Amino acid sequence: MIKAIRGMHDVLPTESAAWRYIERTFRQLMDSYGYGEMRMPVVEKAALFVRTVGEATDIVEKEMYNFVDRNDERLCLRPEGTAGCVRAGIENGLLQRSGPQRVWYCGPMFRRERPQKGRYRQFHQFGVETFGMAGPEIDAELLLLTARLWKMLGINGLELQINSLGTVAARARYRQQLVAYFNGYLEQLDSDSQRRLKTNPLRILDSKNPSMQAVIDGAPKLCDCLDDESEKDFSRLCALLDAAGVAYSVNPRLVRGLDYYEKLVFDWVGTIGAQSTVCAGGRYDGLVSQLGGPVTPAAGFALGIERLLALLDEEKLAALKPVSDAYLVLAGEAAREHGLVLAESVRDTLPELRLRVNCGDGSFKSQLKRADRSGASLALILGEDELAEARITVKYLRQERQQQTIPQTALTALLREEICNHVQERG
RNA sequence: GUGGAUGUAGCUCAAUGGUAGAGCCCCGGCUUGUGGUGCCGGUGGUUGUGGGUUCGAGUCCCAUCAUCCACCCCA
Repeated sequence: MIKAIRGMHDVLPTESAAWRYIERTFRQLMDSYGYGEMRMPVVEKAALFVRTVGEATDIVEKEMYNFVDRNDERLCLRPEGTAGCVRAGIENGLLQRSGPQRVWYCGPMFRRERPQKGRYRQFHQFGVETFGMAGPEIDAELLLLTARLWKMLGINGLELQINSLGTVAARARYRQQLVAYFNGYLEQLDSDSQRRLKTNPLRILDSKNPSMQAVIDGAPKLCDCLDDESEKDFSRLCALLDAAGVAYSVNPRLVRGLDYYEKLVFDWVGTIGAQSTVCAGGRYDGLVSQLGGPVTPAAGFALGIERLLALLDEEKLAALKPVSDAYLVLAGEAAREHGLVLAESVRDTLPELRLRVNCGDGSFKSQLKRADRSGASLALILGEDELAEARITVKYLRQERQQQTIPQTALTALLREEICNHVQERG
């Protein structure tokens, strides 16, 4: 039997209800802040990510799904959304003299990692990118809207960590200091960190190895090397967050795996298996020009939808299971035929009604059982008796109430009264 | 990519190296046309896959695939 590719998963009808709920919430949130939706291709030129994410990063070095197209172009499945979003913005003229842009997107990303909880080879991100706004106000807006998102979804217990990496120049200076420092303690570094010293020395700072903590604690601090502008923006951002009542902690060791970040970076952390980051982002003022666009300040973040789902309250998820409103029970061949026709006319007038028709075999008893399990509040019964008189029986499955047999012509009015008038918004 | 645990019915799990089982789900009956609780019966398995050891393997060995965990990495 052919099975799904490792690390790639099917979303079943019971689970997709939660996905729809989350996606609906994203749309609501983004609408309320005035962000527009972008939809980018899943396949891009590999060079796009090599140049932006960074040649020496794990994502590019060993996790990308690369392939050569029939015309010998080197393509890949996108490992993240920001680079493609910037490429699309430049290519479509969104970043040429058109003022600030606020956009979002949602879709699958691909990284060939070893799967575990909260980490899959095809995973899904909700991403937000802003262009043309330099100040810390837009950074604060991004953090405020994520905080609002947690509130909308009923997620508690995420912690906001922020840090400033400084400008590219400041970070390069710091990197030199750091390499010099760690080179003096080479024998105390574990093998991972010795490797990182050459590839991404800032990463050594968030090593989980307890035996390295002493060396790390003695390392020069990034915040001591910050340029004036980064420092000023960072403290301004802190003041904005304070004013808005968003709690955060400054984590001087918070760094990024993607090369394009500078100045502000942030993480919303929780616990999903061994993974902690749910949502992460920052500022990437150099990326647009690096990809051939005009010099454009930019900031954004991405959020892992699978990780977000893992944080959703079980009770809340259970309440999202798809249910029908009414289930049409059909006894006898004539009723089966007439039932389909009747259901169509009901849907003509009540499109928001969720009506499931029993199709195929099933005893009367088992049809009622299916009606019950469908979650329907009403069973509509059409048998030989009803058919002969052009009537239909309505049985209340969720209330102590006598069933009634009414003319079929009165059915839509009854359904509108009993169900449609009480239906709130639903996904 | 490294180390470890696990893999039996649709689901959750049993089964000293000796005839593969239970609960839930599904179908039918008790009730000629009345669900949710009860009772009875039934369908459903190349024991992840491929080799090997053995008279005999779900069980032991090897490989492989997948899931989970810790690294690594990251959303």
